[in-house]
Amino acid sequence: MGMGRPREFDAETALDQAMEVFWRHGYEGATIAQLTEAMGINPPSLYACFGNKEGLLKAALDRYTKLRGGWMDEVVASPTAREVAERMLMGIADKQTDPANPPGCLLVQGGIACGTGSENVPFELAARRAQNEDQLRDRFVRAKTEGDLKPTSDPAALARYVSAVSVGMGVMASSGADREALRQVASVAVQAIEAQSKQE
Amino acid sequence: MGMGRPREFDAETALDQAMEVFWRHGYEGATIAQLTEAMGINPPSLYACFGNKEGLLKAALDRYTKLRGGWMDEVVASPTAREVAERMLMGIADKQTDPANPPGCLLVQGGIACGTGSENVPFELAARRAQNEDQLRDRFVRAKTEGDLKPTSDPAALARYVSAVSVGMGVMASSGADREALRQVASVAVQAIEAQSKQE
DNA sequence: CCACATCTGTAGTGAACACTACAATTCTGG
DNA sequence: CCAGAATTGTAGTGTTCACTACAGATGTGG
Repeated sequence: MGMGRPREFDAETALDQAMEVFWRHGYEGATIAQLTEAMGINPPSLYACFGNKEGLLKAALDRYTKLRGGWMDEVVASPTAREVAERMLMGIADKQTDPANPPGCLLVQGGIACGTGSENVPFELAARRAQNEDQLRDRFVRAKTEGDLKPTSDPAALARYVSAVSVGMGVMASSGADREALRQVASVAVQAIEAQSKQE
Repeated sequence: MGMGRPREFDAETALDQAMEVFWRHGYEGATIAQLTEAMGINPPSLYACFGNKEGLLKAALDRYTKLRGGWMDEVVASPTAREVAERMLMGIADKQTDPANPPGCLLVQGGIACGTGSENVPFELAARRAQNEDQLRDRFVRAKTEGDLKPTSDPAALARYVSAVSVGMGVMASSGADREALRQVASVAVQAIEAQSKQE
């Protein structure tokens, strides 16, 4: 019994194209026609490979977080909480205005509010953002035990704060803010973390 | 020559209902059927009064900013830049988790990314957010001339920062963050403004 | 009370949407 | 070389969408 006709497209390459469409138009704003055209395939290939539109989004999100995972690991490897925040926010300012990608962040652009029938898309995106926040929180917990952050600091609150600034910067990037403007925001934002750091 | 049959619904009351639907589902996620049902009218009445779906959104945005305008005036009337930031962000934490409204902010929930044909909806929302940012910037410019902010401070950057935090908090609220979580974010965020303030 | 202007509800319109039936094609295993 | 399995392109499917034609209803000005 044979194994069937082999797929003629590369799934990861196709996902990169789909990712960009979702990034630019959001989940609801992206149509199957746009997606298939960008991916260079026909609808039946899309559905055979990813199940449905939401399955395609999840696969694109997996790829997105995988591509950014290494960078996040670098960020939290910085020696102090202040440097973690600075590398994170400055890096985001650069990434979200990188002309190689649509502006902003897929985890925000993908869809904050959705219509009936797609209610779990915003949940899915929020869950992925929460993963980054958890990673930051764990790092700040460590910074507190190392005496890098004040004993009165709340690592979870600080992580939530950095996450909120990141999201806000993403929205600004998508509405036209340039790199310098975002860097200024990042620069100000870091000062709140600095205020929570012990002075040497 | 007569003046025609009078309208049987109140436009502002109907707008309040439409506002809530857009707030909860976003521009693209909100359907005419949902809107007309919430407004208690039929489609022809909607189109006669507001032109089309986008016209209805703009009218709802006008009403939204009008309702919040008074509050923003109060905020910028605070005596110092630090208090402006604190009242603004703490107020937003409360408003965005007010059970009387959908969570988050209409200017964000309305639509960050949209599909082909609705490209100017995100622009429209961004323009309204920019108005708030301008109001904050003007206030921080004054704070700088009054010696309330350091001479090295950049009022535009500070206003952009506060605006970014507000947006980020809105996204968090819409994905389930509770009031206390947002207040903690606001509390941390204010410390960056405090770092830009002259100490007495 | 009549001509006219505007609103209201019913019932649709064409277009765009996510998704799929189907037959032809291309591979593997024996 | 053949049977079976999986993919591919074409050409749709039914549904939902924003929007509207139309006829009846309800008001005003003369």
